[in-house]
Amino acid sequence: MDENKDISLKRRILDASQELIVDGGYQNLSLRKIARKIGVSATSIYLHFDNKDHLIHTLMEKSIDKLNRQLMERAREIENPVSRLEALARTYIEFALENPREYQIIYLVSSDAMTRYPKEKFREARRGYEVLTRTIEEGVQSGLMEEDNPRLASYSFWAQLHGVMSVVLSRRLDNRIDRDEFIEQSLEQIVDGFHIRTAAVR
Amino acid sequence: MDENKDISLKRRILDASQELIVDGGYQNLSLRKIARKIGVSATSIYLHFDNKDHLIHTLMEKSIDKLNRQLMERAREIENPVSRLEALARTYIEFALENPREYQIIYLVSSDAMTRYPKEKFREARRGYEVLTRTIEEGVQSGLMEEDNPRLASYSFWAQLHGVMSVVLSRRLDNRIDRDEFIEQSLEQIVDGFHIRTAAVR
Amino acid sequence: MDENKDISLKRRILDASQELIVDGGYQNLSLRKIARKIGVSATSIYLHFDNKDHLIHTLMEKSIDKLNRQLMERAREIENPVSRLEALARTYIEFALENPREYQIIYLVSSDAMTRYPKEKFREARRGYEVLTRTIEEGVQSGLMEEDNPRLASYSFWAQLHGVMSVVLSRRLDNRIDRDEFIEQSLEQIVDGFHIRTAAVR
Amino acid sequence: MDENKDISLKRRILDASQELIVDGGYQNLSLRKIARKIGVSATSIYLHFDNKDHLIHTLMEKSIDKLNRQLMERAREIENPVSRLEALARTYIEFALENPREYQIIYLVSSDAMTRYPKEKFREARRGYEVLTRTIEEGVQSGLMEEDNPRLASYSFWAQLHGVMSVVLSRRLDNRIDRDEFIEQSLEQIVDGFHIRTAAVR
DNA sequence: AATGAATGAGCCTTCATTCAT
DNA sequence: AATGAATGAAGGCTCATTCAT
Repeated sequence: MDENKDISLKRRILDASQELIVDGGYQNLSLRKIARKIGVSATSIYLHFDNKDHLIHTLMEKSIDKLNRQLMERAREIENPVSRLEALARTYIEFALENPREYQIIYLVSSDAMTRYPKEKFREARRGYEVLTRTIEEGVQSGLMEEDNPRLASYSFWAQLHGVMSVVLSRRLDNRIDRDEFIEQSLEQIVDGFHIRTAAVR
Repeated sequence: MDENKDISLKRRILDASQELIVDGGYQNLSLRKIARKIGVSATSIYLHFDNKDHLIHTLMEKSIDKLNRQLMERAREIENPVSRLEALARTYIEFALENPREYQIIYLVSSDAMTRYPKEKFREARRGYEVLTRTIEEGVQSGLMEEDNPRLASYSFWAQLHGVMSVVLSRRLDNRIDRDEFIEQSLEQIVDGFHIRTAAVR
Repeated sequence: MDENKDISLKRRILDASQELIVDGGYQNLSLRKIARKIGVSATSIYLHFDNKDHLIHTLMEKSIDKLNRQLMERAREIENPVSRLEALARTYIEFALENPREYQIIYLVSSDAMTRYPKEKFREARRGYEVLTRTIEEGVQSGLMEEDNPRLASYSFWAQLHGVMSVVLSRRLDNRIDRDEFIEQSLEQIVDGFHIRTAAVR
Repeated sequence: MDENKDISLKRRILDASQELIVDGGYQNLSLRKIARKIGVSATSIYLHFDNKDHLIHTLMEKSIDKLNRQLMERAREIENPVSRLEALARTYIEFALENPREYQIIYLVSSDAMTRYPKEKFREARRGYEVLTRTIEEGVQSGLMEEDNPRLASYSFWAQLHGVMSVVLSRRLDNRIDRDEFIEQSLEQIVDGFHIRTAAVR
């Protein structure tokens, strides 16, 4: 308790929110629950956030930034576009597995919370896609990939990966299927779709 | 007569619920709104459903059945496993585009509404995967596909498709990207990942 | 208590609201206080009123109707316009003294509660003025009064009376002044202003 | 310097309060809004006012003083009691038209804010009536008016004027009636009631 | 002199549910 | 089969005020 007090209230609010969202669903999040969880009055939340939307958007923004940062760091390390593409995919997967809460919050974007997500933050959120798009563009330039529309390709790549990870994280995966094997095989298949299959059959 | 009236009310409740979800999203659904919409007392809903969960589960079941039925019908028409796989994917996509909210309801499965989704209905929901799994199995048997684990493969296939459609439906797609082109190219890529690329590069 | 239960909840809500408004001011009225006062849950109010505005508007409407009814009844009884004018003024004053709560609620109209007062009810509310206007018109026609603009005159008459009664009811009257004398003298003065002073000095 | 800054804050608080009342009405006034408006912490208000009531009472006092000052200044300029009476009425009307919200604040006196209005300030507030009473007394002495009870008469005069202006300011006036004409005619009628109508019909 | 942190009380409203009829 | 009455819980939010600094 005393230990918790040391951490800034803002951080504690965000942490509690994350926990509550992930195991109660976004629509079950309430300011009162957050307050109760961290032993603080509900009004105190308003000392750090304008309103519920602001809180949620902050949550989303932080998670998105964290993911994007990891992606950009990883991208910088690898020269070859094909390897870089795979590395990005692996980074994405690792992020989802290691930060399932943050990952799920990012995709809150699809709910009505996103309707009110500020445009300028939205643009910021797209920086992850840009790293990917640039990678594919370089792949095309160097003749290692063949894509007419790199931006479209990067969105498609991302979407497929997301589909895979969302099945994993939502525990909708048939329990006769091994999680890691599922991820690995899906990953290979998706990445493979993006580079020129130089010789005959893979 | 009386019997018809009864059936009719249940149906009207379900229809109204769906419309309400279409208009306002799942989280805006309330028993009172449903009742108001069909001009009936809120209490009347309890004559046909134990509680809100029961109603939502019924809704989910209906949507899942509808999708599964379309998939199974389509599957029956096509002999060749590779063509059938693609046809299933297209059916899935069409369903999502034509019934966006029912599609969304199906994936409520992952949210908190699903925690309480009865196990036996859950099994029923998997019938769609079975059609797919069988198709892949046949593809492997006939030498047109190469998959060690058809069940895993079918989940992966599904997951990728879902990722794509969820991006489309949640309107998270960059508006510089053409929706139909995005779908088409993603579809091809996903399907391609599942059959043996007989000659060199496609 | 049991006795109270016999009276319809709707009526009890209205009564309680009236009491609360009059001795707590309009801005202090809260649904919760009303509910507490009559020993009922706050939610129950919504069984009879759409919302707080609706409740207040109903209150206003009822009071206005009551006053208007008394005015119209009284008007019907008296032929001579000058006598009728005075009778209307007296009726107005009596109403204010006998129903101070209703009277004060009528003039809530001036606050922001009125901004949202439905137009059609507003028109209805003016019927009291019409009785007065017609009386003045008849007075002019019969040569007993002299007014260029009967409608304007009736509003002015009303306004002056209201000023007098509002001082009385709000207890702003200097306590060295006798209430009844104050009312009587003001009344005479106001009424006198409206008929032709036939001979020299009154 | 420091002293000035201090005075200035108090003044800024009062000014902001008045502006806020002008824009949103008295019931929308909140300490937080005041603080926000002048870029100061809400707590700072407590350095200059004991609490919200104290602030509002100060506001009322200021407005009342302002009105009274205008009345007294005007009164001093005019010798003839009848002319002075009319001039006072016109001053009152002008004040109401030019400072509608301050005017309204004065009549807050009747609301619940007044219950707690300190007695000694209340007495001060009556100075406006005194000017009026003295005028009527002089009118009676000089044979220009005929009133048994000048104090009562001055309250009645005031009340009638207030009734007229309150109709005007609350926008309850029928829109087929010209505001200025309404005021002018009412004014004449009220003033006329207070002086001896020397020759036959006016 | 001025502030930031914090709170308890209160606001209107919506909701799922129960119960007697 | 269907309803109206009623409720407790909860929601987001605003507010005046206190307190330590």
